[in-house]
Amino acid sequence: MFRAFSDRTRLRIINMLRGGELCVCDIVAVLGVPQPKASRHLAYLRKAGLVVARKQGLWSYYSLAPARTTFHEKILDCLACCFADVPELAKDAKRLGIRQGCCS
Amino acid sequence: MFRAFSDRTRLRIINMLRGGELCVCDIVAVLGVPQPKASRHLAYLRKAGLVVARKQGLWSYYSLAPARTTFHEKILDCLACCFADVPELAKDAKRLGIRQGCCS
DNA sequence: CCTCTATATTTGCCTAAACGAATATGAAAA
DNA sequence: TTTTCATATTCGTTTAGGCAAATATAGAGG
Repeated sequence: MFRAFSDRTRLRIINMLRGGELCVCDIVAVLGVPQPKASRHLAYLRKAGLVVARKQGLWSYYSLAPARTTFHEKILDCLACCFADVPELAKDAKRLGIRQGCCS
Repeated sequence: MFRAFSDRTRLRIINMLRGGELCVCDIVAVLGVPQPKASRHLAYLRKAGLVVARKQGLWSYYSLAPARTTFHEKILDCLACCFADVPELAKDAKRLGIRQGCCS
């Protein structure tokens, strides 16, 4: 689990998903990274049980997996608390707000 | 910080230090690992600001660094909560209890 | 000064995992 | 059925970081 958090891109993804479900194209656009890179990290988070995917036709939507342990729940709180102080993440949130609703 | 938590040996060290200051020889003995290995991980934790060292003559004593951010504090809580469910860590604590006081 | 003892660092090797680039998959549309 | 589009996977390379073994350092005591 800590290894899953040991990557900047993955932390950015988790932060974005705190606002609710997102489609991959939004994630790619907001992160500004190549699509395969986002896809790889999403797969990593999926295998770690931190996010869940839902396919609908051509699109894939990701959201945070519901916490299954006390630890999982507590650490998501920790992240929320620490994310508040990271400017890069605030910029992501802003970019996300502007794009909101492209794949819905 | 998450990278610092991404290693079993380092988590074991952090768990042991939750009970208070320890000298390296105790840590080496309880972990059952070669001394250089423990030393390397202690150096890693030191650079990450998670533990502090105090030298007294021939011995080095390590303890958890006081939390300097809300995040740091919260994540130590998370760890405490999650450590409770790991048998390996309970065994460490037991071994530590038996040895208690060798370098004091 | 020399040595012993506790701890730290270096070296060389190996694995995990990141990356970009290219390619595959699979559903919808033409 | 062929094409297109969104997403996923593979490949080859590079880097971070783990380990054991060997060696260095620094303080205490003879």
